Amino acid sequence: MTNRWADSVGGSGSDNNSGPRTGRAAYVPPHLRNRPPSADSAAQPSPAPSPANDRVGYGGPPRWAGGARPDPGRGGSGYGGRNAGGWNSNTGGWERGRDREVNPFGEEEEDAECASSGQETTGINFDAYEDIPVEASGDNVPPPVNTFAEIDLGEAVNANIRKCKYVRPTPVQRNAIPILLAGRDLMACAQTGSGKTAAFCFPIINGIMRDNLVQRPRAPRTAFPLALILSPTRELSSQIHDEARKFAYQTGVRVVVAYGGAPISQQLRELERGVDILVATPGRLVDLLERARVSLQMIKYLALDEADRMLDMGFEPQIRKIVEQVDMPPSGRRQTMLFSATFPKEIQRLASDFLANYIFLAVGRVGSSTDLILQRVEYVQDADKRSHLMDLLHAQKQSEANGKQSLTLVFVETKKGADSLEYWLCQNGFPATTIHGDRTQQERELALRSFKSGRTPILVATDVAARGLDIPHVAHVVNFDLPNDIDDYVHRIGRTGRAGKSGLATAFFNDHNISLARSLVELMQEANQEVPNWLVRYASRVSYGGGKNRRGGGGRFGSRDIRREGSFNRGGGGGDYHGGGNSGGGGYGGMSGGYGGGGMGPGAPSAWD
DNA sequence: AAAAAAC
Repeated sequence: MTNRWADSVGGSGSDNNSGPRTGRAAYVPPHLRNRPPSADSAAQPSPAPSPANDRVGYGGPPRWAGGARPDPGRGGSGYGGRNAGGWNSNTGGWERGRDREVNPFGEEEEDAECASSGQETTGINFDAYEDIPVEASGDNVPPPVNTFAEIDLGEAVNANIRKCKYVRPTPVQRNAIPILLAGRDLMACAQTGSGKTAAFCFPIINGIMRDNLVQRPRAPRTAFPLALILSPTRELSSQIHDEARKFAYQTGVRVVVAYGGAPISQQLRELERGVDILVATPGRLVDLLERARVSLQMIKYLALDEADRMLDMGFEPQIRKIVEQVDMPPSGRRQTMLFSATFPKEIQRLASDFLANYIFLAVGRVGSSTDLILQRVEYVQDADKRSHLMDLLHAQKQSEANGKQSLTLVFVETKKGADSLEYWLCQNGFPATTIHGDRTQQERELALRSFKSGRTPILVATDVAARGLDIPHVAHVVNFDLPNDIDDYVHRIGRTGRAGKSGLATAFFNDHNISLARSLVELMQEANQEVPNWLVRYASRVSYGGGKNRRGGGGRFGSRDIRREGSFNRGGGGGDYHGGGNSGGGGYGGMSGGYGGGGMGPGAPSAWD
């Protein structure tokens, strides 16, 4: 799954080259790759690509408004012999006349990715976008755009947008892209499935194309990415990589992924071949930094996906190391963007260390989770959970006339619990698989594929699968064991009801979950869900506090900007962080919506209050 | 207390 690049170049991959230098392409060190054309190469004609250099699927070199990325690095005399082969063609990037860029829209992936994103995109009710509540705060917030045409991302990226079947930007894209193109730091609160990945990838790709002559240091075995995208799980990094490759196709911007559990040698080879955007999980990146195989000194763009998770107790030290203790340029000299569906106050405080004069953006959910996810809570003792789950699955099966079981994602607390529930389900005639951190990466990826394809329509998962994973067609999320943190609940149920489709979320609640009762009730009420009376009684019984994650004030979005609260007022007039005159644009101020944008009762307080 | 993330 992560081998595509190498697959295309490994020994035999270049056999069709007829020049004297066949087989594996020579390594071009980063400092050479982005050098302006030397006199040598400038003097050479700029021929059309030779057949060996043709790229899949496209006729001509990509162009964009700012001019195509030149292909300077190969001009030096050291690489003679194939000069007629199009080294100077304007294809730029790593193709540089030696590799064919694997088409990320390839047929074999049509099912898994292309078709699904197409469906999802067209399945979205775009009219509902007008009702999506959006709030932005900070100095001089750039106004949102309404179309991709308004933001010229260049011809190559525009072609990719069309191939992805994106017709109009989603709300988070409409708001975040102008902010990021303006070079501003951003803390963005938006559900996954709302087009978050594209919202930070497009500006990064655009920026790298604009800076195409940036000179990188000399260090043959060290890669100098210009952008770093961090995410908390391997699968999410892989997913971001897959998407980013589509957005960057034929732009000359090279995207590489690095995460644990997979052989590092392959990742090292990819890095050696050059990297503009590195997508990584923290552990593997730290390893690469310690080996000095990656340097962050050229980083201009830093994106943290699921940023609140990245900054929680488990991850924070690693993230601090990466961002503050190695060689990354300090905030202010790089552009930093944080994305998540939830941003607890403490995390916002931590995150502000990484940001400079940032804009806080909160975007409600497409179509609203309120309408799309039906949330149910049932009282089930631990001992009864299995049989209760069985009842649910049986009922579901019966209601599906076509005989094809729809996808059900079952969250449990522990890895052991995941294994034993999977075993039990299989024993009882329900094809299930499981994903958790004790499985090998191969097993994890297989499980995910098997689930997505419907071969095992039940996936038992730990929180490894709670965030960010885009699995189309999940009809039902079962919280077999509830999480202790309401934000985790939000992320988990967000695996269903995505992009305009409806979904069901069932939770098994018992006395072990009392600490969650209060915030769960509040969340469900905000989302206009029917809350069982017994649960309300549990909630009221809980001693003051109801857990650390009360949703005070941030309900309809994942959060609200802590800078707007008295306790963290950085002084200045109240207008300092408000969009001010810019907020007249379409999206701002639409205060409809419960959690994520559903119908709020009349007189519901604004999130500014 | 558990999960995730390097070898």
